[in-house]
Amino acid sequence: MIQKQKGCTDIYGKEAKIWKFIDSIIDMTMEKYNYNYIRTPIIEATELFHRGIGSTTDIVTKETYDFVDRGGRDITLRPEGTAGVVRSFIENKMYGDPSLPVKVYYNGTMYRYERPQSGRDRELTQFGMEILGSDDPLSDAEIISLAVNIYKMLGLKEIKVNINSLGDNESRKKYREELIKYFKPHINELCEDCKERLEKNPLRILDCKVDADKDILKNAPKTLDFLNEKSRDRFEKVQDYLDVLEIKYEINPNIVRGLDYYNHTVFEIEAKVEGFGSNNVLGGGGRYNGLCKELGGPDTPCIGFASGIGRLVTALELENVKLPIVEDIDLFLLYVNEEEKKYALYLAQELRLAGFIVDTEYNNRTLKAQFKQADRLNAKYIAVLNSEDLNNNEITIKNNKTKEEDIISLDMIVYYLDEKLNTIIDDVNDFSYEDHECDGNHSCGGNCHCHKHEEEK
RNA sequence: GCGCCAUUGGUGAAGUGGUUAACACGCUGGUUUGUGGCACCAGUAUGCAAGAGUUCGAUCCUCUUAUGACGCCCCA
Repeated sequence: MIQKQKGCTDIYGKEAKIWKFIDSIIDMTMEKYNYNYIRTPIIEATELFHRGIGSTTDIVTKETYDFVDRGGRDITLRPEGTAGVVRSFIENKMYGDPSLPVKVYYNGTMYRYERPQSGRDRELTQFGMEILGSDDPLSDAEIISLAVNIYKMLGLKEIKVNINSLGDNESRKKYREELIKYFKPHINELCEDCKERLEKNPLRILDCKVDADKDILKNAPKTLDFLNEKSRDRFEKVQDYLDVLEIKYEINPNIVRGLDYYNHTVFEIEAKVEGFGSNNVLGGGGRYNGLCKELGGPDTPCIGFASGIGRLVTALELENVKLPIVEDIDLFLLYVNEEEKKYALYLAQELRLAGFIVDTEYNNRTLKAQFKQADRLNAKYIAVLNSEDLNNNEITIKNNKTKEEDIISLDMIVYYLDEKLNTIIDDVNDFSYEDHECDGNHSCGGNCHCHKHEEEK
């Protein structure tokens, strides 16, 4: 059997509906904020990521899918979205647009060659947005609030926003030096990983799980103490604007982010629900004022955010958020003989084009089995086509929940269903997931209303 | 890249170095000449991730590979 590649996922069935719903919320919200959809290639020149993300970061040195194509070009599957967007911004001379800033969002697959684990796949889907061409703290606040609001629109409640400022490049550099100076005499008190980090990426020591409780970490110099006046004012302004937007946040000096291109505002949004693995960060972002110039474009201040959709789906599940997913169909047509089959085929088409969700039998099952099929597909109404009725220009339609039947004229079927289904929609609002059908394995813990469990009660 | 555990039918899974691999759900057919969901009866894995080895004999032991779960590094 040919299997899917390691760390990749097939998304189908109900889960696919959840993903599509999330996509629709993203599209809708982005539209309100006036961000335009941007679609850039999944393959980019390897150099883009080396120059953009930083050739010393792990994500570039050991986590990319690299290959040489038939023309001898060095290609990399994008590990994140920002570099490609900025490349496109430069290549298409969007910086010349008098209506700067350019506000864009993307939603697509990224690739990282890593060992899969909870909340981490090799192929991941991220959505994200960028504001290119504004240094106003208002854009920082807007990006953070937009991220939060998308989560809220989806129904997530247990989220936490952590923000920090790395300051401008001057502040950031100075801080890095101070941090190394501070930790060096205490190197033996640090864990093995942190000893490595000291030279490579000292900021990440602050985020270490092993050493987290040690005094040496608690007393370490904070990024915020090293901000110059301008950077500090800027950060305060961001907080000021977040307060205006009534976005709750915490200042967490340990948020440093992994990619080299960040400066000033950085932030992460984490899920606070029980049951999440160690990878509970839903999304993160920050300001990257130097990236555009680094990639050969004009010096353009930018800020962005990206979020993993897979983790988002997990968070929604763990929070038990009820999404308005349509899982039932309006009408299922049953038939036995060829004449009835043809009419089912015809009627299904007519009703589908009239706007109803209609399905019928595809495998010539017995009538009994067709009833079961209708139940499996959650048909609200069923109709057993009967040659005799059809010849009389009639059809019997049964409400599959109440079992009430009506014999109606074929000419009236659209009108009939329209009226009936509107009333059903009212019922759906009162529908509780407690009413789900038991899958037979009692995995529901007896909370359902299936026959077996009702008897037990 | 490192570590740890796992991989049995459509599904959830039990199980053993030795004839026919439990049980449940599901599915198919029948009891019921075209109106089911209940009940009863029958059927439903030539195979226990793949390959190699040990053995008289392996799904069960060993090794390799693949994949999955979780953790580390790192990160969304």
